[in-house]
Amino acid sequence: MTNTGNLPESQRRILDFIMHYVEQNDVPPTIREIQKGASISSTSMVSYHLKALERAQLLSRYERRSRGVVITHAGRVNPREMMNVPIVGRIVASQPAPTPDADALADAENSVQIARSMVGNAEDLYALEVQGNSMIDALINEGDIVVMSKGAEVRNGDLAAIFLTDRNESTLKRVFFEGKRLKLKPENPTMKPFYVDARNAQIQGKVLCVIRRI
Amino acid sequence: MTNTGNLPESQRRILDFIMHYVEQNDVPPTIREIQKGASISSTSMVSYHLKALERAQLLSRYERRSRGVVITHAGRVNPREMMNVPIVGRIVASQPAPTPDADALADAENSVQIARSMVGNAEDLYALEVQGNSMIDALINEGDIVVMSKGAEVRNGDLAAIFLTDRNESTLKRVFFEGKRLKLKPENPTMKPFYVDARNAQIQGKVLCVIRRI
DNA sequence: CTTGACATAGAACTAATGTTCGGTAGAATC
DNA sequence: GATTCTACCGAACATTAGTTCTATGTCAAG
Repeated sequence: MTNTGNLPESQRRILDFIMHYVEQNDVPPTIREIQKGASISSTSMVSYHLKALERAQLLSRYERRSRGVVITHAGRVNPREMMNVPIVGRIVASQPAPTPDADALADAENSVQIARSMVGNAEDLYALEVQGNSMIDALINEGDIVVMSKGAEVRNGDLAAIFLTDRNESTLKRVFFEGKRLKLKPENPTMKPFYVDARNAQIQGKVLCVIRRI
Repeated sequence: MTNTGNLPESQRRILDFIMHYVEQNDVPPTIREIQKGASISSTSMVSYHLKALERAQLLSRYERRSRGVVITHAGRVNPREMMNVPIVGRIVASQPAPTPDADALADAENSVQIARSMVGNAEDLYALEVQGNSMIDALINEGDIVVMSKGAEVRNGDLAAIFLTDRNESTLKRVFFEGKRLKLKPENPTMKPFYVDARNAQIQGKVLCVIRRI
């Protein structure tokens, strides 16, 4: 934890000013705006203090860039850490789970925003909305959002979307590879696992996260 | 919904470039950066297109300000739109659900990051981790994160955390007020609702969102 | 064909912006 | 007392950056 308590008063003012400024204007301030806003006597002093703040890792600067100061704080979530995950379709028991088209765009209406901290570093994410209540044994209800990774390898014990070709239905289960058969374990601990022939199961994606908006 | 489909190709490129730029740099680009990044022939053309985009309300500009272009829409995640929600405890069937201390801080280890778009404008959020599998009928499993609002009024049909004083257990159910009794409806559609005396039920918070990290 | 609205280039202009540098004052160190 | 270090000031400087202006090209309507 970086110590912010023993900062010189002026640096504290600068930090405060920048935060408020960004909040109001969506853009960091210029040196001279900081000068006025934080009552610093000269631009060189601002520069001076900014260097100090940068050393203290309380902000980072893009050299020679106008408005090139970015608060790096620690409590706030970095915008880079957010991502839009497109909801590319619905997962229905009687159909294979959709996978994203190449050009599936994360437009506003059809996406969920989640923090990267919730899903690791995966890049190839997409989300499905669950239709019908056929996923009850995965503790998933109609309307829930399932965040999936397209490319991620599914390992023993991972929750995955599986299409069972013989039954013509898709389901979300924990998967265990047992030779020529798969053990599929419902997420619901009151239910028993069951087994399918590996040839009859298409794994369609690894589930990273389930979100239920109320 | 503003129509973005019939934009000239170059304006679309500009918009895309700005969005990506902001995502990477935390700061909007300059005119000349846009020129290069979106392959526009001259700065005046950028200016020209920006005016058009502003007319179309796809962005807004601060005149004569360096990097004074801000994407206005409706789609992108604004850093302001993110929040840390502290996980203040565990919800266990046999105990009342914890509510946040005044000084419960959203430190990194014990919080979930969610987008405001997922939970509305509520400010008084906290999260609980579910312990044990006593919430199965709410389709909630051990380890799931329940995001709750402390102050939000619970209305008919809302999902809420309820402590049943006579049974000495807490539960998550949809609540319906029916005079002196409450109807509690499990989230699981295969289960029947049941009724409790209103005097034996303490409503402890409104559930906004359930998250299952896999 | 002409006209006029729209799109484009390129350059010039002014203002803003980040940086640097010489110099001062006070406190701490030797 | 000399030296050194930090905090500070003011001005100058070199770019950067937003704007504007003129000239040119395109294309459909009159």
